[in-house]
Amino acid sequence: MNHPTPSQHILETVARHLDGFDARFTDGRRRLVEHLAESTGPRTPADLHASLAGRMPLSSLYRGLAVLEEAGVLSRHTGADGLSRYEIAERFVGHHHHLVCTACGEMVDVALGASAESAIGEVADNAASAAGYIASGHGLEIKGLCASCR
Amino acid sequence: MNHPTPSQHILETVARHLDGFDARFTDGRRRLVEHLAESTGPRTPADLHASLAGRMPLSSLYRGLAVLEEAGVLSRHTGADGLSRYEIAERFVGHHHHLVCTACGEMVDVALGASAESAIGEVADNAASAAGYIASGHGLEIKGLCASCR
DNA sequence: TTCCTTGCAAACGATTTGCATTGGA
DNA sequence: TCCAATGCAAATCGTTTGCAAGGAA
Repeated sequence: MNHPTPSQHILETVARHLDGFDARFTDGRRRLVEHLAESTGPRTPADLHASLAGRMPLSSLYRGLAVLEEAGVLSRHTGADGLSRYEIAERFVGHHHHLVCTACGEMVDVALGASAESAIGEVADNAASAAGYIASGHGLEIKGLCASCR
Repeated sequence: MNHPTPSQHILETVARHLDGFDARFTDGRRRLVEHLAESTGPRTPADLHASLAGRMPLSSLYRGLAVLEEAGVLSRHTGADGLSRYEIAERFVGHHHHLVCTACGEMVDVALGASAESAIGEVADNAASAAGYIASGHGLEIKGLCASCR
């Protein structure tokens, strides 16, 4: 009885999810998802390129990320440094927020307790409709200095 | 008895603030601050350039924004579209959050009630220290469709 | 065979920078 | 006079795209 690691489980779920799209789960794309599944937070294309030891050209990497984002597998954030950062979409890993280091730009995932979460969700929805927006989600970005930068 | 408009008040406060820096509050920079003070949310350099009817070269505009940011007059955000957006720093206009249209990228300011705000602040601080971060601030980004995009 | 994917190189676009000139204190 | 600010053009750099070759169904 082999218990799948969390990242194996994500890989399988993602593979199933991709069946509904005319996008293949190629080796390259699998490696991207694998790296992101093992990451503690969103990663830049450059990060991923380095992790892959340059075995994937940047253009393929960017294209793979774009396809996976379009398919709803990944979500993209843009940091204060202007760089894109990708992570596994919340549908696969659950709702969470981010801690952002104002010095190095690193982002790490943070999950909040259920009560705090529902309070924030309600506040967000109310603020949105008060302004004539149709709310579709929210994200709390907590800024600070990470352990290595402080 | 001339009551100053809110934006006039900001201009004066900013002018005083800039005295402590070796940065001049030139006409161009004043125009930038003026436009941002009258805006309902963060604006891109291109926005501002258009508002100024092209009377300021992009390089001067970017440099002005950079100087004002360094002096703590403006703060910069980066939208999902990868564009920079500037706004008057919270020290001048108070703490607030943003509503972001997922279609057109527009950002508008949102202030929350005091109780919601203190709850979020506490949650943010706790999450930060639990992760070994020294919290310095937070921002809630509420995503949705704006009135013109829905 | 069909169509998605890949890799390389070239193109893009927002932002930055070098440099000579201008202007305020 | 001194040093910051400006304007123009050229350079950067993350990201995107055209196109021909490769590969899975």
